[in-house]
Amino acid sequence: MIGKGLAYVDDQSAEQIASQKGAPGTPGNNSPFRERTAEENLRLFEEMKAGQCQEGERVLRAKIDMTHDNMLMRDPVIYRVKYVEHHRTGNDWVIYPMYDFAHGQSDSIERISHSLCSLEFENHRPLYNWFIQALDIYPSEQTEFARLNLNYTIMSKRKLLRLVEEGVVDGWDDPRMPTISGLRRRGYTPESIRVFADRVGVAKRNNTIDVSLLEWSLRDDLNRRAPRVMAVLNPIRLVVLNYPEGQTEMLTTVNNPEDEAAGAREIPFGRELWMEADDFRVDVNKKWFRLAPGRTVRLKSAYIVEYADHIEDEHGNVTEVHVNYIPNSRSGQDTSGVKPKGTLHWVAADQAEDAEVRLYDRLFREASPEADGDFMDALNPNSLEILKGCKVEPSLAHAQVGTVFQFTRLGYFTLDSKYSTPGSPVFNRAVTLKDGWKG
RNA sequence: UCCCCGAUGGUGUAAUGGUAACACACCGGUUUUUGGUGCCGUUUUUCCAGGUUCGAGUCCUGGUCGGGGAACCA
Repeated sequence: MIGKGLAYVDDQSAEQIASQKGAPGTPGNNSPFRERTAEENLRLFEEMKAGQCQEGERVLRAKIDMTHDNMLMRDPVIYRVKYVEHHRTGNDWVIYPMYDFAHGQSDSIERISHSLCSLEFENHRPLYNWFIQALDIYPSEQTEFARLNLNYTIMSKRKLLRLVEEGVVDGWDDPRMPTISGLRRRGYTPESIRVFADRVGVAKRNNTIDVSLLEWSLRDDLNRRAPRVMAVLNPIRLVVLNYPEGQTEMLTTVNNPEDEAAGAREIPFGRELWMEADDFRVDVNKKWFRLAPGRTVRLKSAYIVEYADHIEDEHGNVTEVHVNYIPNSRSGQDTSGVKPKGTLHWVAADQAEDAEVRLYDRLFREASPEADGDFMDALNPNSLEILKGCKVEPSLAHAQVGTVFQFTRLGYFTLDSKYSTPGSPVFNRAVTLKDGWKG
């Protein structure tokens, strides 16, 4: 390009070059070094390359048009000197190309026919083409499309970096991050992400996709594939008064009602169980299907139980619920004729495994965190809730990283690849189940 | 001020110039031993003004609104 008179070395400072640039609507002025001969330019460029120039002392510029309507075409910088160590060439090479100069060439070298990028590079396309023509190389073609934006989060790598650097999140793979590693740790399957991408489509206008579409994609995939298990996140005691003390029995339950091939497994039942604190309330209305004084519910895959009594601590918190079970109401062999409205999940107290469970919520309170002011101000302070002392069914002792379970009535959960250790499992909630209850 | 791009329900995405549709969301009903799933249904859409045409979301002109555009950043 220097030989063709399409590039020249400029000795001016960055400030001087900027002041000659003009403005949108106002043409720029030529550099006083613009008309150097090819020989001189070549010699000076060799000096830059040989490390004989200070940083900022000289740059190589494309000779295009300082009055061009597109600011990017006003003699953009091609190479500048930087004395930084490169991870491959070490300190041997001290001139670094600008993005616009390198972009088309890297595409061209790889014989990329269609180079796709995001909308903000539309203004760069004329320059991309100009370089390819000036260098007379394989003509890759740049086409711009809209970036996929999601509400209640941010997608910019530079902004995400701030969350990592300022310790707001656990790292790039924090399960709240909209990164591949984050989604993976969260429990998102590759299939669900592909379906999501298909549903979103591609276009050239700015968009903001509703996160609920992402969540739906995961639920849709996992509903068909995830084994169901029982886990109690906020356990309180559930005592079956009329069940013989010391007795236990094994009950059969299907692994996935959506997939017969998934088979069945056995779960232990006994007199002392754990139930979800949220599933009992003292004062209720007719919309309440769960346990309460006077109410009857089905214990999932087990028996129908009727309320008998409950115990509260000094703060009025319910710590224990007592019920009586209906012996001939056993799941699959129910001859009781009783039709309770609600079904509760539970875990046998003496055989439950302890686990930590991490509940994730959206990272930001605002649908558009960048809308007004600093996105850091829009952070959701409750995006992570850590629950300890959760009770999970015995089969979960053998859970593997990578498999996603449905905790019955709660949502989809997977073992955390970072904090989980043998003997003290940590589960991440990938997504909740859709909750139709409007209590 | 100038240049580039865009505009279809709440959110996205479709529709050789020929009946505007699909998904998510929302709301309602139904089924259900997960208030999950499934099934059925309601509501809601072509930015504006002209023009071309038998006929315009689509083509033309003008406007409005939105996004992008000054780095020795990518």
